[in-house]
Formats: sequence, C-alpha cells, structure tokens
Amino acid sequence: MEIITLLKDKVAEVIKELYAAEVNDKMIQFQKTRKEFEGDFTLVVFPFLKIAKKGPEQAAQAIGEELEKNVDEISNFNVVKGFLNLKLTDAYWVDFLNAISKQEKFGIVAPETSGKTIMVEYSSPNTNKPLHLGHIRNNLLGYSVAEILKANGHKVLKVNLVNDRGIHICKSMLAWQKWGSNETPESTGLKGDKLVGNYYVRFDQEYKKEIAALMASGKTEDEAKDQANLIQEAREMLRNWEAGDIEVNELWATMNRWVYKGFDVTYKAMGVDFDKIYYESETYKLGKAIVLDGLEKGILIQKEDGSIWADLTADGLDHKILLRSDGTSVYMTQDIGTAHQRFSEFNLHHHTYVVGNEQNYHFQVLKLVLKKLGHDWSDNINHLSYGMVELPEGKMKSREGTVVDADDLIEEMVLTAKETSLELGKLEDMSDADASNVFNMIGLGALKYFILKVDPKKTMMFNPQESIDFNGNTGPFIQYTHARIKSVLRKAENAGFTVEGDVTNAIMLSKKEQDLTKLIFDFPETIAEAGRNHSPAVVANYIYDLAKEYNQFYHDHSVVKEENADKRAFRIQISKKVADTIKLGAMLLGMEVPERM
RNA sequence: GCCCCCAUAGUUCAAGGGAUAGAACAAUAGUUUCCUAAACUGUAGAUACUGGUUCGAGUCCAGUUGGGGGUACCA
Repeated sequence: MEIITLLKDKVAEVIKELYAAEVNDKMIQFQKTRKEFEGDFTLVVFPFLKIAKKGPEQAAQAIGEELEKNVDEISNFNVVKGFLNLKLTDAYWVDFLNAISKQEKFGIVAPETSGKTIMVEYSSPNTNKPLHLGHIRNNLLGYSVAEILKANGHKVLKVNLVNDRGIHICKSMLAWQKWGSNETPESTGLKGDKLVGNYYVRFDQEYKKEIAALMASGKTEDEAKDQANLIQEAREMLRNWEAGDIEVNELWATMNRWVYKGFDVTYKAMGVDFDKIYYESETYKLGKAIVLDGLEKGILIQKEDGSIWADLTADGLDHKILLRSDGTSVYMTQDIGTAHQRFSEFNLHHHTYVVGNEQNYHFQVLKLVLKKLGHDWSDNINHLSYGMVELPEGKMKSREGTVVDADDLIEEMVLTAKETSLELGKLEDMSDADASNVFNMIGLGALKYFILKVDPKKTMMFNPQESIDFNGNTGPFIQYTHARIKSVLRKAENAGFTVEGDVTNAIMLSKKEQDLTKLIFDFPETIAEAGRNHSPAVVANYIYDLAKEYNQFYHDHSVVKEENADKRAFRIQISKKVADTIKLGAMLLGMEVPERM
C-alpha cells in the first residue's frame, strides 16, 4: 500500500511544480492498470485538466515525465487518452515479494488491534423446523463476515438469537401431543429437528382440513382460520407456557432439546459457530421499560386502548406498535431491548444483523425508533440484508415441500465430491479417513463458494444440477489450484530447492509473473474492502482470480524444472505465497483447502 | 394503493463515475512422451426501454416496462 501513498505524494509535488497548483487527495485517482494496457498503476489525469490548461494527452505526458525522473520505482510510462500508465521496475516487485514472504499472514490485520468490538448476529433459527437452503446462506454469510471483520483487526462476537417461543413452536408441540404417540429421535432414528419439523407440517395439514370443514359449513375463510379448534388450542398452549404451566414447559424444553441436538449436527457440518447464544424465551420481555420510558418522555404515543406506538409519519414511515394493549411486547420491543443490552454490556462499536431482506422495513424502523429514543449508537447498527435463494421452480415454500433441506444438500454435495474424486483416482493411496476428509472439504467448498461468491444483497438462483459443478468458477477449482501448488512445492523440496533468504531482484519477470505478484499485492485492500462492504463475495472473487492467474502462469512456466536458479527461487516463492493467500482467503469464507486432491 | 429493492451473453455471476463491459457453465474447435487436464488455449454471444447530468454512465437522476419484497395488537 505504501507505494500508492508514495505515488500520490509525488503526483501532488509534480502538479505543484508544473502548474503551481495545490491538488487535494480526492483528485489524485490511482487505479490498477487494465490488463490490455502496459503498466501497473494508472493515474487518471482528467481532474487536472482545468489546472493544467492543457489537453489530456499533453498533461499526462508532462506529469509522466516528471514522475519518471523523480521516482526510482517507476521504470517507464505511457499515455493513452487521459490515462497515465506507470510501470514499476521488476526489482520493486521482487523486493515486495521478498518483504511479504517473511509475513506468514500477509494481508490479515493482527487480531484485535483496531480497538473496536463488533457483534455479528446470524443464523437465528426457529425451533419448529429443520434448517434449509435459506438458512445456509444466512449462516455462511454470518460466519464469513465475522471472519472478515476479524481479519480487519476487530474484536468480533458471533451471536445467535434462537427463536424458541411463540405460537409457531406451540403448533409442533400440540401436534406431537396429539399424534406423536411418544415418538422421540431415539425411537425413530430421526434427527431431532426433523422429527419436530414433521409435527409442524402435520399441524398445518390438520389445521387446513379443519378450515376447509368450517368453510364448508358456511364460515368465511377468516372466521374459519380464527375459530378452528387447533389454533385455539395452540393459543391456549402459548398462554399456559407464558403462565409457567409445568407440563407445557417440560414438553417445550424436551422438544427444543431435540431440535438443538439436530441443529448442532448441521452447524458442525457447515462449520459455523457462535460465541454466545441468546434464547428468545429469555429476552422476549426486554425493551418494555425502554418503551415505557419513551412514552413518559412524550416521544411515543398511547392510544385509548392502552397500546403504545411510535409515530414515524414525519420520516415517511407508518405508525409502529411497540406494546400491545394488554401490555405484552412485540418483536420490535424485544429487538429494542436486546440491542440496548448488548451495546451497553459489551461496549460495542458496531452491530451487524444478518437477516433476510424481507426484514428491511423492520430494521429501518428499529434504527429510527432507537434514534428517537435518544440512543445515538443506533447509527452503528447495520442490517446485512441478503436476498432470497430461489430455485428454478420458484420460491421455496416449507408447507409445499419445495424446500432444499440443509443436511440433505450437504450430504449430496459431499457424495458428488466423492464420486468425482474416485473417478479421477488421484487419492487411491490415501487412507479412507484422509480421503473422506478431502471429499468433505470439496463438497462443502463447492457449496460455500457457490453461495458466497454472489453479492449478499442480491437474490440468487440455486439450481441443484448446476451448483454441483466442480469445474470453472467454483470452490473445487480454487481448492485444486491450492493442492497443485502444494504438490509442486513438495517436489521442489524433495529436489532440495528450498529458498533461504531473499530472491535476487536482478531478474527479469515475465508478464504472468508480474501479474501474479500484483494480484498478491491487492490482497490487503481486498480484505479491507470486503470488511467495509460486509461482503464475502469480494474475497471469493479475489481468490478465484488469483487461482485462475496462477493456473495460467503454471501452464507456461516451469517451477521445479526451471534451470536458472534465481528464476526458480522466485517462482517457488511466488507459488508459496499464492498458496498461502488462497488458503487465507478461503478461510475467510469458512472454506478449507486440501494439500492433495 | 403506498414504500423499498432488482433488471448485464442462452444460463449463473463480475465490473469502487473512467479506457475495447470481465468470467464460468452450456455450444463449438484445440492442448497431455513435460512439476496434478477438477487445468490451459481458441471461436461465437450481453448492459430491458426513453430521456437527462458529465470530459466520460452498466454505474448517478427522471419516467416506462418487467420481476421480487414489505406495508398486521405475526415472528
């Protein structure tokens, strides 16, 4: 990064000298030189034209000449239209590689050095059904964003707020009670979350039947939905739960335990974890005091029936209820309470919520209400709003059975990885345990990369057939590149070609060697950008580019077989760094890379 | 109705207001006596429409069309 700062300073000096004018930092725009042109960094000269009172090419030429004279690192320059392309010396790039080769984690900011604490809430499942593809996107994003923020030097707390109470939970409980005949995960051999999910579906089926029957007897749909015995019973169960009824609470605890056991398996398979787990059953009453306080201060309003509201019409939004007329809280109340609790307990600088974009309005309101209540830290709440995952046949709907189950999908990916590997037969001498470890890495790598390479905020398409592809812009492509480099490095070591100390900077680099080095140079900025944008896609696309660039380099350069010892040393060194960088980048995505595949 | 988001090759994705819009898959033509061919190299193919701002627009603004989401004393 230092080179850019240096160049910017020099440009400012040169402009001052040539045109006797001061320029601000914003006017000095450096960008990477596009591949089709000769050069490393490009200065956009359009902003200087008014000062220079010259045409773009003339101005660029003049600035280029001065820079070349004054900066040792610049070997030459060229001008295309208003773009001044600067080429650095090969020696600069070799020295750069030498310098970063001494850093084991080049690009990663040392842990917890930024002085900031950031909380990332993600996953937040309901305990009435198993995790599906939508949850996978949430979990992978949350985990990865947390890792990326860590790599930017922040202290990060990963938290999960489990939705373990409410009418929807009572539905599966009630169905189990009615039709479960004491089934347990043990007795059925089913994962706990799957078992409970089945009863949630069962409730819905029976409920629909009842509605149909009521409508046949002349009720309207709304009346039928409201008056059905099943929903009445579920409501009563929720009241009993809240009243502390022992039997209901025991059933609730038991069924939730089943679900958690099932979730743990899925979380483990996805490779995600949490520093702290919150349960809604313990937090759902939070926020009430804050709302009442807001009412007292005249910030909120109360209607005749006693319900408390925020009037957001002045901000272009609606009225939003914060406490029901019976004094109970809504989701928003809880979020106000938990946010307050977290910011004060952990002294947070920032809090990111990984939640789907259907909640955009909710978070808009949350931030606004907190702000109105006088909590300035509301500005530090960030809703990482991600798009839905769609299937070729349309949206996933749990009740219509068009969901892609998380466990099934992972299993399928790993199985395909295994089949492909066996076909290629490269791992035949590996132990079964090691090989199955590799299959796991590849299957999950394919899935994780597929999901994370897409900009989080965009709706994405998941086509089960295509997504299982392991060629091209995929996780396995990146993993393969890593494995191949590792193989080359093993061969180098066996041949006794270990690189001790610095590579001489007196060598000439080929275009590909320069390009690879420049890509490595971009890694720190990539991590910074991914952090700023909360976007794993930035990292994913970067490691893909890097792997692709390496494969091209590899295709027409010998590494171990290169006879010139200095060139060989450089190539071994750059190969090593590419492997390290791929590995670090993949780690930020929660993706492992194998030594062989 | 009102509010928000999105629209790029046949398909799935890229492109911090900058140069000739990149990849991959699919299609098609090639590359293994040589460090892993899950690789590499060709060919063909795209900014929904109409205006505007700018030296410069896929990117910013307005409108049109098409898609998604939200708008509950649900979570």
